[in-house]
Amino acid sequence: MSYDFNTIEAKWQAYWAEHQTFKAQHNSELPKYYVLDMFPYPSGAGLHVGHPLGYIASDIYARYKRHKGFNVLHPQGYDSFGLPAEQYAIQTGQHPAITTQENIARYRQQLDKIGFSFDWSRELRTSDPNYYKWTQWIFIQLFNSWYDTDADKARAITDLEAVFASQGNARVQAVCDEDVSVFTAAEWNAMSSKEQQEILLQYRLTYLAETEVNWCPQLGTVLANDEIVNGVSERGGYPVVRKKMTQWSMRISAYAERLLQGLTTIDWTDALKESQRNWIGKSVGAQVTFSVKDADATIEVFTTRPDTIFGVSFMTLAPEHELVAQITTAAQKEEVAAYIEATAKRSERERMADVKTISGVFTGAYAEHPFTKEPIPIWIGDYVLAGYGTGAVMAVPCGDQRDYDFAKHFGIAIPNVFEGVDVAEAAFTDKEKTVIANSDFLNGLRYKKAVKTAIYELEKQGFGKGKTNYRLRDAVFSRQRYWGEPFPVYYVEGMPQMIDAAHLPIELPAIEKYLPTETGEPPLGRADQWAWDTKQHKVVGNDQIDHQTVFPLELNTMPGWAGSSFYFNRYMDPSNTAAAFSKEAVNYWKEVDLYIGGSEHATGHLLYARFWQHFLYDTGYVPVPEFAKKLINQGMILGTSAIVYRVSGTNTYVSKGLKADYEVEELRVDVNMVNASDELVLADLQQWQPQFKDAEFILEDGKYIVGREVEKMSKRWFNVVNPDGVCEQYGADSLRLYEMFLGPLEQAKPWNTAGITGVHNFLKRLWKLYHNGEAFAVTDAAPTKDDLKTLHKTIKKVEEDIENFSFNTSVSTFMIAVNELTAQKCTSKAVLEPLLVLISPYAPHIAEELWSKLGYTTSIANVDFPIFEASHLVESSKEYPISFNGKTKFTIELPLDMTKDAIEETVMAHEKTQKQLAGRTPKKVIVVLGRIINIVG
RNA sequence: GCUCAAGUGGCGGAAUUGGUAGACGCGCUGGAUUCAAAAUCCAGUUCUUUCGGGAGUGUGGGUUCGAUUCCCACCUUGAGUACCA
Repeated sequence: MSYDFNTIEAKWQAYWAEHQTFKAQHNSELPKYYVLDMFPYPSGAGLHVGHPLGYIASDIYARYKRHKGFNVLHPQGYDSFGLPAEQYAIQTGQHPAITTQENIARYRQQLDKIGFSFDWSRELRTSDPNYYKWTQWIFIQLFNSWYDTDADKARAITDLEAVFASQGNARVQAVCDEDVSVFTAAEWNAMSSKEQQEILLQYRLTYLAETEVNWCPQLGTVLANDEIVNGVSERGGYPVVRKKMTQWSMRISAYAERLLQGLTTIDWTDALKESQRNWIGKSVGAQVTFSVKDADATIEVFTTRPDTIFGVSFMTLAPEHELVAQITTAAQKEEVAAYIEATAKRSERERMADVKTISGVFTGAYAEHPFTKEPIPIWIGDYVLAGYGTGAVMAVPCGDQRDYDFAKHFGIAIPNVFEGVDVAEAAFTDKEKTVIANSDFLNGLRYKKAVKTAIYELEKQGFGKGKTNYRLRDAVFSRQRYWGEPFPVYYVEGMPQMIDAAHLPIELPAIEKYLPTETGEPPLGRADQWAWDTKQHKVVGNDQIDHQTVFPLELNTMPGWAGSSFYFNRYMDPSNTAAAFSKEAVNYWKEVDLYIGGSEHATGHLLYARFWQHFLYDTGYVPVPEFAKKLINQGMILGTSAIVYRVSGTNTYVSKGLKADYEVEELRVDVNMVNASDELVLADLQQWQPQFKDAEFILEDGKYIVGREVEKMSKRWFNVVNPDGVCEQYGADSLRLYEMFLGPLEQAKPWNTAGITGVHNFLKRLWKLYHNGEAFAVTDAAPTKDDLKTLHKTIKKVEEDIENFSFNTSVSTFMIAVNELTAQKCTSKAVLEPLLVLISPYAPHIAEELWSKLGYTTSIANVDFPIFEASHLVESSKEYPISFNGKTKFTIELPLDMTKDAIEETVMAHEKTQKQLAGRTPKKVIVVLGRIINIVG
């Protein structure tokens, strides 16, 4: 009976579905383990072989943990709101829900063929109203919260209102808008409701504010910072401009410090933690106030080097700084205006590309040094960014290279405040070696002490204070899109009101066209039924809006990351209709133990999800502040494109080895027409595209050899390999093994279908090991010593490999084991049965089939992992290589239980050793852990 | 520029509390089987060699009896970030 993988795989996939083999138990005595993949966005193109890589790895781990006696939660779902379905809707008029539904069906079909152990009973979709009901609910919780800096956590907004009513806001320590005005309890109580709402909005964790946003005219929406790459949109590559709009924002900046600190408690890769740290961008220093001479104005600057404050010789403002117009003197007005105009014209991209050109202009105004009272010229320059810190810097040319270059360029003085350092050529930036000089009370102090002293003096004299700055900006949460979560928000007198959670979900209304309205409103502006009736608590027609009981609803929708920021918690209790998830469920499952996904989400999804989790932790809805204990980024699988060479101006194609003799153009052709030795099957090529039908070919050794190029898998390079085809031809088990065998999980690596024959042959040999011709041939014969040795070293290695996520090396281990057992003619059940359990996480279908042939009627999935017994590996003696001066000469066989001295004595007395030494006395004999012996003569 | 990761045969890659480098697979070469092919099986495959050996894990140093592994400097590649005061 041959290895009929298609039949076997279909059979067991049906079995697992029918018996719900992988359904996670709610009430279990077993310890829990939660393995999660980043859920996919179901695109129209379907899966290629790169997509399942992470899923296969997590599946192996999930199946392994099940063998190890854990109650495993391994769910899957779809991040199904998003731009592509909407773009498709704009083009075709088809409702995105239909497109999404079709894409999901295709994804599911493809996923099912690979034999994953997902608990599909917990499937969720972010675009399902039963799911986004809870996305809306969390939004309301955020709206009803503020961040108390004293308690260092989020608190209910009602607490804040109570404080305002009894003592005003002067003593409230909160993360809020910068320009909140101070008021007393009496003033608060005298305010109108609308005035109070306006103030509260400045404290809420999600708030409405006029912000400068990244507007993409082509996509008709705003984008978050992480959705922009090199100044153009990540999706589509369209230009992005700055624009002021009223938008919902998330006060993620409140959590900057906790998001930074939390990184130390989780087992994520250093690279990923590093990019989150960069993104949060903490810098510690001081805020210093400079007063402007002859003007009623002060300039706030942020500096990380308050120790160098006596080295200030000028100040620089960003061209966009609000004081520029006010302080510029009449004489300089024209020049300044020209400069501002010139910088505004330069796109973000140009400014980024051109970092070397020094430009700036003097305003004519002077500030006063807080300590020396000397005048300091105020310049503007585009190297100062309006968006960071205060948009102004105190320039210390001796201690900062950019300030130094600026000063040199414009002939500004460079006073030196460092002891024993020459600043004639460049700034001195080494903090460790800093000793301050020429600085009054800071003289002779080292960096750390000087910073402290400077801040102390600034605070004492009222010119500044110690301050920590973060680069992390609040996240814009509105999108001018249709296919996203609607906000549970309606407006009364222009102020946002939350719909009571009891009436959620607020479902997307039907609209005719998925484009912005003629007046530039978002697509929801086209809906006829988009008003909220506060009496009936339901969505009603816009014609009923009376601003008494019926009000207009929010027209924006939520961004793509909303639904993915808490889905891992929802999987714990996916069908709960009374809550996002029950206390009981989150207290049992707690957090994701292993999360696998791409590193491209480092500063997007993975940061926002941590933010929401910290917030939910503050409010007591979840028991842990970090949602994923361990995270692994799987590397991308790249395509190996095939290239043919067309002789210029002809329809003749020359084989790779001969192309040097011709002038050629490179053309990519479908990789599926090329065999393992890079030979192109010409008959297939002529079928593929009409232009090749009567093409001529210049062959080498009768073959057409293609060129190869490793690049991203993409339709346009014709290098996409589809998993369905691989499953059909070689089977899902071969696909799974091969994806793991390609190389380390976290590395990017090229796909080459040719190599799959190696693992496929292994599966055939595995099948043969359990059969003798047609008959199943496992016996009750006692295992030999060698068989047991093979089994136990395999158990040890595979267990170590899985624990270390080195799935590639255990495939090799299986191959060695099967080769050895075949050579040893092993038929013993005592060895072949546990071997199946080892292999089953990797190749579950063949393992189940052989398992059932052993006579078992239940799935192998719940069988215990075999126990490693070291005694099977112990030998009585070992061959030791003997080296002289580091060069191995011969080996000696010695018993294992010899002491170090006995080994030395035996080796020295050995005939060959004597010959080598030839009467000389060795300087040293080295015995290391009874392993290697070296004799230095 | 800064931060991080990595450089091993024709290719993907093994091997690190320092101990016989190149496991395993692909490809290639030869053989068996076959009318033939596919499939399968067996043997070989780092380079070099005058067949004794010699060289060899990006380059140059260092520590060590011994270094792919540890340390220093440099080169290259990839990823992230980018005038962050």
